[in-house]
Amino acid sequence: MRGRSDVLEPAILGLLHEAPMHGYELRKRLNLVLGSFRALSYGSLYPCLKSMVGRGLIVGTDSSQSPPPHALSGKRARIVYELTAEGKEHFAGILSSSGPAAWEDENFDVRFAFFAQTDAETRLRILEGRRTRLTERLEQVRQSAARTRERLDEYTLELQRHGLESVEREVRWLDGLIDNERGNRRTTTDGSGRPTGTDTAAGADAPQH
Amino acid sequence: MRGRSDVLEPAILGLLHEAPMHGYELRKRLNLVLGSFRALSYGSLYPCLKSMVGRGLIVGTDSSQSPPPHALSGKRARIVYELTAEGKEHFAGILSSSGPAAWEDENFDVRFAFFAQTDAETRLRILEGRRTRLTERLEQVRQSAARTRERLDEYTLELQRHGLESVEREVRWLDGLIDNERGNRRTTTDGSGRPTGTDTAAGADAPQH
DNA sequence: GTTAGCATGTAAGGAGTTACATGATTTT
DNA sequence: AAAATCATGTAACTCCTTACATGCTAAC
Repeated sequence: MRGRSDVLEPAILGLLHEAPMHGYELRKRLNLVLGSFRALSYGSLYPCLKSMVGRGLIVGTDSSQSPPPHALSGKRARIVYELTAEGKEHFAGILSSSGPAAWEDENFDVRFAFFAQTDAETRLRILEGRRTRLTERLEQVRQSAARTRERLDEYTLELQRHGLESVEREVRWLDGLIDNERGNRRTTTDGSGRPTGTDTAAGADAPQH
Repeated sequence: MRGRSDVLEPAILGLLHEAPMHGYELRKRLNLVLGSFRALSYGSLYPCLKSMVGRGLIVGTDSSQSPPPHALSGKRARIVYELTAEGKEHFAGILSSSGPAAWEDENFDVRFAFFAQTDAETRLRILEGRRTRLTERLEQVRQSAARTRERLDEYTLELQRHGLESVEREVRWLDGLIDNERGNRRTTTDGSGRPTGTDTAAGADAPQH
């Protein structure tokens, strides 16, 4: 009962918050926002949409009614979904939350994808929470690795090494993002070059690679 | 009915092939062999062991019977599992297979973890299959990215960029491993720089980092 | 003597997949 | 005219998780 991941629903809310869409288009966009690049199946998507309609978070408007303004629209039988007032409220609630669930593997990517609509403090808390989570894991794996080092063959070792390196790389990525967020915050709150902890001074409003 | 992933069972077979173990210990070792570093729950492990016993792949010997040689063993009530002849055969069958399933996300790590027991041709085919799989995905994502580039906010773009970079990094990792496999293959058969072709019989079977 | 870790399991349920089923539209 | 893609959905199933339940052993 406890510990719902529910990664799909927030992703749908977020995409529909940007623009109304029909299911087929949603599905294509979802793999960018969901972790990794795997495509979600319709067998998951449509039942989820149905349930969300049932709970009043979204409404599906059949596009065959009320013909759209431009003449070139022979496409029928597609249902365009959009957020209700309740759905918007619900999404806002999700965006403002920054509990531990936000920085778990399954949820982090979705939360990050909608950072543009998230306020700066929440962004920073999630990034830092994620960073802590990863370094904890790193520490844990390194300790268990130290105990069983010499008993592993070279391929298993290589796999472990590569895994550790991936996580380390992700931590460095987060470091860059965190630096950037702090830089932005300082510039927006205060014009002068006040030394707030570290000396970053990023002028642009976006993460830089 | 089609398309079983069954990543757990091969992993258990592989670990028990190295040494007999009880469930609790298996679980600790599994997260190295399974992708990422997450721990598997007992709720998955024990039913799986039970089913494997039922199918005659492994046997669980209660360690309370037949007291072990060394005197310092007061630990009771733990069931040590080991492979049966049928289990060994089944595992050998898995190891020699190199179909498309072997290089999918869920299976690749497990297959790689037991490369030390896999013959050189199969290793190479799996590594190359995985590489092709990843570059295909890369191409696909890049194309869909090109179509929706300017409509995304900077955080979504950053997420996409980071994802692409992760996959690119994985491809480079595979390139190194493939080079290594080919290098080993050539050096052991022939000292001269013969163009690979059909040189086999690897002696030193390990990747170097 | 109580907390932490070892050790084994079951029951209920969540989140997603594949396979099936249907039909319109666009491209070749 | 056929094939690919667009578009929506359902039913059965798989894999795995959480929560529950139990008891022993080591450390503090």
